[in-house]
Amino acid sequence: MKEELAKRYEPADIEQRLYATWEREGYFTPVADRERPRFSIVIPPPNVTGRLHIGHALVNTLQDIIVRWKRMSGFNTLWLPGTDHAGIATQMVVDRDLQRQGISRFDLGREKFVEKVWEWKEKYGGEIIDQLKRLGASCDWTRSRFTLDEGLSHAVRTVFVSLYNDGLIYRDLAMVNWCPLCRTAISDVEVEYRDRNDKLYQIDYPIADSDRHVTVATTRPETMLGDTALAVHSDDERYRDLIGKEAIIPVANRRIPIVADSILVDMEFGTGVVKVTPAHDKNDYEAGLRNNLAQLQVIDETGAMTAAAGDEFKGLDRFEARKRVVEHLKEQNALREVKDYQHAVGVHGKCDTIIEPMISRQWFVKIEPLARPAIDAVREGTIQIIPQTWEATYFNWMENIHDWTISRQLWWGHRIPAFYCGNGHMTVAVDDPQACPECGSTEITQETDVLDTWFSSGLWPFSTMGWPEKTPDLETFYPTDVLITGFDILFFWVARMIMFGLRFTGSRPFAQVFLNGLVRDEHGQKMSKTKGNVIDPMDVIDEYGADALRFTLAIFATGRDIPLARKRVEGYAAFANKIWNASRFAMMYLDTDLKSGGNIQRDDLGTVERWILSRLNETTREVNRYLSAFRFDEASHAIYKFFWHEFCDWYIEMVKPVLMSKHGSDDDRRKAKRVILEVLDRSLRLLHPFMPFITEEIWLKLGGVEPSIMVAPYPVAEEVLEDREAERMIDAITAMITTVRNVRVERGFTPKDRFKLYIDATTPRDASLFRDYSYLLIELARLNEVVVGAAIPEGAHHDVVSGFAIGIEFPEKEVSKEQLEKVQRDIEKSKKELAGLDAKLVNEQFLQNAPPQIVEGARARQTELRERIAKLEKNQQP
RNA sequence: GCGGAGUUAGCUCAGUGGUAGAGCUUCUGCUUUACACGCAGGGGGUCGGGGGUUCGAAUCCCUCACUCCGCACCA
Repeated sequence: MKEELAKRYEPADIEQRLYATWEREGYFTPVADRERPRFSIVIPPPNVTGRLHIGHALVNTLQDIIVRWKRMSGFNTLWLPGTDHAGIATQMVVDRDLQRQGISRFDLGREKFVEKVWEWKEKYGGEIIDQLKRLGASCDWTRSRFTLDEGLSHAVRTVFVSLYNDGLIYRDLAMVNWCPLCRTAISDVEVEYRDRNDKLYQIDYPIADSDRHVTVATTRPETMLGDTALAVHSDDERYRDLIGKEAIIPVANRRIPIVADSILVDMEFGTGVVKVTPAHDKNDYEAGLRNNLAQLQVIDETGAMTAAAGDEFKGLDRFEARKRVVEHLKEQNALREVKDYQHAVGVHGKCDTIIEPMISRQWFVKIEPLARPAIDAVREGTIQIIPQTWEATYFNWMENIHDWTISRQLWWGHRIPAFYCGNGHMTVAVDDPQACPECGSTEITQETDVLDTWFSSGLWPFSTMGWPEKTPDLETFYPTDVLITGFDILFFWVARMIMFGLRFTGSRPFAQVFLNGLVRDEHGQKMSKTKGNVIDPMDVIDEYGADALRFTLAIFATGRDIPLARKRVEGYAAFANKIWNASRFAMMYLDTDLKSGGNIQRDDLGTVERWILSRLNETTREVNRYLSAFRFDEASHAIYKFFWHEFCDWYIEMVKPVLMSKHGSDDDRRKAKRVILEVLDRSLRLLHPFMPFITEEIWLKLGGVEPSIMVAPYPVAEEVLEDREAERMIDAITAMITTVRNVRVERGFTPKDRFKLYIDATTPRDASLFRDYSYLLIELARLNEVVVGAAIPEGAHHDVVSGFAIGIEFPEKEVSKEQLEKVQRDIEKSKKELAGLDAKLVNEQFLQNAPPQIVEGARARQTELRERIAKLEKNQQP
């Protein structure tokens, strides 16, 4: 037992060593035991080529806390990890790398490029896993999955084919969000709207065969090259006569019809005339279909103008073309006005490129039939979203959901299992067909589009466990219990897992969803590279240790925003050091370990010992309760407060006289040591899910039965440890000590000056207890004598503490002006409170309506205040 | 425009009907042999404004102001 600890806690020395041991011993892997209740959770798979950022650190810390807590609580626990192939993001990364080498992916061709991406994945894919290990994540790495693994790919194909056969996947020509940089379609949720300061151009369109003109407004003049109509409202008197006539597009010099469309046009807005570009605007597209308008594509998939835009513009980038068009408009005197205009512009969330609405042939999921059961599951409580306030957002989105564009014109991802033969037949099948089932042709090519990454991650909770095969893992660990993830992917990921899970496994993919907030900087600003306020979790771990980072994240994990600053982590690194030093102190005295320490006979213990065990017990109850409710902040705070402010600040100080043989018998000493060992053991186990490394390092030295704290049982509250009476007495003693310390400073005495304390105990029992523990008062309040029961001398400082009248006798009688003022403030404050209580207690309504314990409490407080005021007033007498 | 969240100590935030809290910051004192990443003590808030319900409101209701976040966007 007598093992020396270093004076300061040095996380770097121990963390990686302990993690390696845990992994080697297989503690992260659940056992094949169907008897024990099981608990399972799947990781939100990070991008395979990504690096761990602070958001990952948060979400994985929270998962690890729950997982370690459940594992220690006796559940057969699985935390299944893995990575996501992250279609666009990964392709972009590799593409950029190739470009740096002067190679274009188009030079390589699809097959070679995909090989390169796999090489990249092999080379860097393990990095984020290693970083999760640095954080302490107790994932079962033997079950690690990747969304492009064979098994998961099979699940993807199975789901695709099933949805297709059920008519829920279709291929159609439609207007989609197109990213000209990534050259792929993206879904609605991948479009982000950014407020921009742009220009609104007012352009005159001449009416054909007349000298009239109408004015239309647009933010995108380049699209006028693709206009195929002007539209007005059918009820609009101003333009009614123009319906059916033609207008001439300036610059393009082309005739277009003027149509009536009362859906597209709002009479009240602007001039009441709208230019219609069916090939490059969603609303215009719809209007075009209604009015049988031509679709003229003037912008291609790279964002450049097409031949249809005219020879002068062909090949120009769309924004260059805009400038050129505006110049021409000016020359032709067709530009009536240019206004500053603020509006929201859709960009691709991944690359910030402005989205070009484009008509193209894509694959879609008909979503409504999938959404309905997913709405019901949350409404009926089958799936619980925590914090509950997110449910409204979930419903709002799910009830207004649009069909999901799932095809992507990328090379990296699950290729859509649709096959075309030379005769134009299409086959959708799980296994690659050797010949066309319809015509027997063996000239078969597979669809070149791949699936949206979220299509495969939507299957994650069951595809990772072997679905559609009925594997033992699926039977044991599915459905999972909890999903912990950021609220920012509620629609992208959570909603889709719910929809797919319900449809394909017949059960909810998880019972509860905990949505954590977003980590921001200390002023609530979003972290971004441009702002330079990014905190790299690896730097933080290097500097303060993983435990400090984890504890900081946990204690701030409530709410939408989590303000994080290095300074805060520093504060909890100090907590780790505190734990270290308290343990170091304890170990200087401990002479038995947990194995040979024997049981504690609670009835033999003194009040101080019963008090600390009672406090620990209450803390244990709170931590378990808070963890059940995902209140990571309250749970971590409860342990922090107990360990530092009750165990270290008070209990250790109180047992020092006993440990150092200044007070008490050998038997008292033995009991105190046993209780210290007990408190350390339980506190460390309680804290382990939050701070796995330091707790393991110390706990191993306490000599428990289990080979690791990871597999030791999690403490649960035991009623027998609760002791209200001990708490009442120790509260009184600590309050008296605080009062003496307080008055000492106010009167200008030094810690070396010693006084005499008088206590007026009301019952013989209390009196005897104060006598027993007078050594505590003497040591901690630095007194020379405690007198219980005798009259308090007139010249002493009078006060009432925890219901006991006390007097402090100082070596000199002089009272400073400051002290008198302080006493006066005290009296006034008490009088004010008393006045309030007096008024309350004569109020019939209060006496009748308030609960009895409140009334009683008020009476007791009233009595105490009266007494206290009387005593304090004595201090003012000369 | 629709939906949601928020406004509590200098800062960041807990606190869903019964005497206003934490951490950090700040100030004062302390080489008390576990820890200066420490110990002890102090200061600091009309709980965004107004109204209502109630014996009693930071807490429930209404209203106004401001902030933030989704979703949908009118050229």
